[in-house]
Amino acid sequence: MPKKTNDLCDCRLIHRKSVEEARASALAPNETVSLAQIFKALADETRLKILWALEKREMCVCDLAAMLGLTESAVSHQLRLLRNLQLVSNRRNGVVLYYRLTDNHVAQLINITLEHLRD
Amino acid sequence: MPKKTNDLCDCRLIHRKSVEEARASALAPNETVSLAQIFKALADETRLKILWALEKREMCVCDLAAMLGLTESAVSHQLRLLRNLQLVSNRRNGVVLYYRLTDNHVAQLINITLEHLRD
DNA sequence: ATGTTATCTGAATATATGCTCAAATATACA
DNA sequence: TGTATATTTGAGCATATATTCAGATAACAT
Repeated sequence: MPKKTNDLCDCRLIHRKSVEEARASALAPNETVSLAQIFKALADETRLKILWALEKREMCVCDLAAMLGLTESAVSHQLRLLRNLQLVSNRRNGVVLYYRLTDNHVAQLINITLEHLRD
Repeated sequence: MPKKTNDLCDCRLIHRKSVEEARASALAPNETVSLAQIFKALADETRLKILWALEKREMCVCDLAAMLGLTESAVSHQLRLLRNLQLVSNRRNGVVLYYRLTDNHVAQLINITLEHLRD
């Protein structure tokens, strides 16, 4: 059992092969960043409530604010974040912007996680 | 079109019916909290790398640290978080603790999100 | 143009979080 | 017992982030 090797890093290392295999099959750096960004978007109660609501109907900013008991500014900030990640889209009707989910991936993710929680 | 109603909250309100329906079908508060906790766990690059590695093989703390180029302390802190959410489990062999994924939900979540990113 | 409404934006603040460091446990073995 | 190794833990710091507030845009009506 090697005490310390410096080939891969300066940490202790017990199972060299596992480490090498794990490194070889690791996520690409840009994939890791993108994945984290999407999960971060889902990692906030306000955004989850917004997404869950939009999964069933399109809604405008002030309706979402009313539903959540938050300012429209707060909701708008969150919608911008979700829009930048293309998780939600909108259509304009006069001064009113109607938001909806871009696709059904988000709903899938929430539903799988709800399943997981019921174990 | 009502200018302002105070029945639901003190915000403006354009589509009363949408707001009421959205409230009626909203996630339960404890569900929202739990969902956010799980997604927070996935919303960090280090934890994503750990989970992705453990999806294919069990690994001990110092191997994960070597793989990631982080201290064992940092990895241990993250593993505790994942353990508390029952996303990972471990088995002890002497002084060494081997970590693995508790079930396949996490891998599902990551794979669906990877799919989403390829659009 | 002017005013009104819906939404957006930037700055500021308060809280959450990831890592490091130092020290504490837990197990194995002499 | 005593020592060594693998892991855990708590405190502290630096960064990220959710909301609020004040003010700026955008579309429409008059």
